[in-house]
Amino acid sequence: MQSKFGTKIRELRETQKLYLRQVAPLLEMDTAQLSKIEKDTRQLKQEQLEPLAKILQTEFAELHTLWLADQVLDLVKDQPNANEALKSVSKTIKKK
Amino acid sequence: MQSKFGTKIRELRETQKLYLRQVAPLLEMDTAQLSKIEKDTRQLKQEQLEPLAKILQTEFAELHTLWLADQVLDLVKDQPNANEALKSVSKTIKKK
DNA sequence: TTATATTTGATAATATTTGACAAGTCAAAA
DNA sequence: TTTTGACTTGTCAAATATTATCAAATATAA
Repeated sequence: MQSKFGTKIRELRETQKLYLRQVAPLLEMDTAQLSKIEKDTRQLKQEQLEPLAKILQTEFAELHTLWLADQVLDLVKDQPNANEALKSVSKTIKKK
Repeated sequence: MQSKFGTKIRELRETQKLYLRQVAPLLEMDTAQLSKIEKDTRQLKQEQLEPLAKILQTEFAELHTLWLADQVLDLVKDQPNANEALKSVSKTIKKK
C-alpha cells in the first residue's frame, strides 16, 4: 500500500503543477530521491518536513502527522499485538 | 525513563534468581549486552523474544507487546502530533 | 578485603540508509 | 515512429547508525 504521506505530497505537488525537477533541488536532493519518497521507498528526513511544507504551501502539522503515522505504521504492521502496543503508547504519552 | 520491557524482563529474571551470566549465553550474547537491554540502552532483536520468553517462563505475547510498545514510544516521544498519528495508525491497522 | 554480579565506556565490526547517477518506462507531441 | 520530457528503478559506494566485544569500573555481600 502506498503511504499516506507520499500520496499527499504528490497530490499537493501536482495540484500546484510543480515537477519533481522543480521541487527536488529546493530540498537539496535529486528527482530520483523525491520520486522514491513519494512512492514510499525512501523516507523524508524530519528536518526536511518544514521546508517541504513551505514549498507546497501546506500546514506543517498535517504533513508531520502523516509522516509520523507512516513511520509508526512501518514499525507495527504485520506485528501481532500491534493494537495493544499502540494503545499502551497513547496512554504513556498522555501522562506527560 | 526506564522502559517497560527492560523493567519487566529484569523483574522476571530476578524473581527466578537468575544471573545475567546465566541468561545471556542462552541468548548468545554477553552479560554486558543483556544488562544494556534491561537498562534500555540497547534493543533486543525481535527473533530473540521467543527464546527469552521461554527462558523466563512467561507469555510471549506479553513480552512482545511491551517490546513493541517500547519501539513505538521511542519513535514518537518528543514528537508533536504523536497522539493523532497513533490514532491514525490504529485505525489503519484495524482495517486489515 | 575478597568474591561475585552488574554496569559502563571505548572501539571494532556490522548493518542500514543515503546520495548520486545511469538506464529504464511511459505518454504525448511532433 | 521518433523525439521529448517527466518520472521510475536499480546499483553501488559512501556516510551513518547500530551492535558486539572486551576491559575496566562499580556495587554488593560475605
